[in-house]
Amino acid sequence: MFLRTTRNSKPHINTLDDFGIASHSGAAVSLNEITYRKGTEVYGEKEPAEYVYQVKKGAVRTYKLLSDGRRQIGAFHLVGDIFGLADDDAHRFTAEAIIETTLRLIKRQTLETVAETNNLITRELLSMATLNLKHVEDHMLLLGRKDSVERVAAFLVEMDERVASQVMALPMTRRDIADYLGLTLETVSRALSKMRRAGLLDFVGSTQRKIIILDRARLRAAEFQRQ
Amino acid sequence: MFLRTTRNSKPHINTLDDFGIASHSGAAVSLNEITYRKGTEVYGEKEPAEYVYQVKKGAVRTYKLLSDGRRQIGAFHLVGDIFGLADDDAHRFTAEAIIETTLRLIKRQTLETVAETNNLITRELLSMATLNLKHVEDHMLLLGRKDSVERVAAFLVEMDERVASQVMALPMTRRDIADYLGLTLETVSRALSKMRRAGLLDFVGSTQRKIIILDRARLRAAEFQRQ
DNA sequence: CGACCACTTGATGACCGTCAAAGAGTGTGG
DNA sequence: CCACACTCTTTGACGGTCATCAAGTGGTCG
Repeated sequence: MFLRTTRNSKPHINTLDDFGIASHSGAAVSLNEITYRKGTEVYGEKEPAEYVYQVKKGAVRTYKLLSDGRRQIGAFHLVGDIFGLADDDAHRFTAEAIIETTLRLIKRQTLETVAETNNLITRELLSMATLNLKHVEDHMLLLGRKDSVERVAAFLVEMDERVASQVMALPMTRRDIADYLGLTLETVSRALSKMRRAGLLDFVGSTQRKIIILDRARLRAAEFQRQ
Repeated sequence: MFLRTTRNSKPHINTLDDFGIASHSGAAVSLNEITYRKGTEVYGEKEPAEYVYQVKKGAVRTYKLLSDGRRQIGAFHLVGDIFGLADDDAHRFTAEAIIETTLRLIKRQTLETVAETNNLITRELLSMATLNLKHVEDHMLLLGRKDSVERVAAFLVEMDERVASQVMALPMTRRDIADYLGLTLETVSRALSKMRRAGLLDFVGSTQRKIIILDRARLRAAEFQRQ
């Protein structure tokens, strides 16, 4: 999991040939799609990893829980992203649909059988795992050493790069963002308000969760506020 | 980097055949060793990744810096660990010898040439990257959601598993531990004192940085304090 | 339209960071 | 070998950032 392949990704990695592995091996690969309603679980932590997933529509959050309910979201998976891949045997996160979400499935078994003999596929998997690693490593710096405004700014920059449209319609709630950034939802809200007052962004329209970035340069600067 | 292969690792992964890749490919692999003095840099972030390293003696820290000096240590590499591997092109961390350290080097170029044709090696690299990923993912939960005592307990449990001797002689300073855990050195010191008063551990002998775990069960419980 | 959920904003407090001082350990040079 | 300098560590006092608790507004959907 943690595959964030839309970000700075080479197209062929982003799609893993759109799961068209059959073309390489000649094996019959069953392509399935499942639609999940808002809030439903795709798989749970420690469950055997039977499938790999690609988001066709919607958005997914993957997270770990502590026994008292504290939650750390590891990644958001948007349209095009592949996740559940780096989990060898058992899943290391729980995955949930944030909104109504359609996923493409591929049997892990199939993928592994192909990878056993096909070095190109194995290298592609390695490349995806490395990309994955980069994101988590950067996120570690954020969680360990950045203050609340820097964290929220980093989140916005990341989302801005990924959705790449004038107005960001974020699927996730303030609580999701907070659990991604290691904050509380109130702190996220305050940071957003602060940035709005500073003219970095604005909330758009009648609907919630629509944000427009007004000043990308200053937003990026806010990610590394303290000089 | 971030290769923490001594922990729960299968021996063949830990050593990658002790870098004896020549035996697979028949290629001439130059094996070099370099010794670094305490505090010296092995490589810097964003430098081209020319080599992969294995710790033969000593200990290494890998970290990222923010412009104002805030530091996040990603991993400590102890004897046997391989690091600098997941950095494709450029290193994503800076690596420094914590104490006098001897490293084995292998040219990345050689490794990649072998991996291009040898699927077994590629799979091994993938396996190491995945192991790597697991550690970072767990660390993300720690940095995002655990309090100071839980963090220090987690650190001690991790080190206890890796050094596996009665008395832990830690190579790193309180500041290193703090920068690994996203805390300050004072907070680390207070957490250790608190655990000592609670009878979980003790400081040993005249020399600093020697810790003995008195109650592993309660130490593990402290890692998930709040129930 | 009403119930519910998401969000914002304020008040308060706790945890941890900062600043400071002193003790302990280490290394070096006379 | 001891003295001195330096680093590392501990502990205390204080303050700030963010978590917690709470209330009210706004949006969504049956």
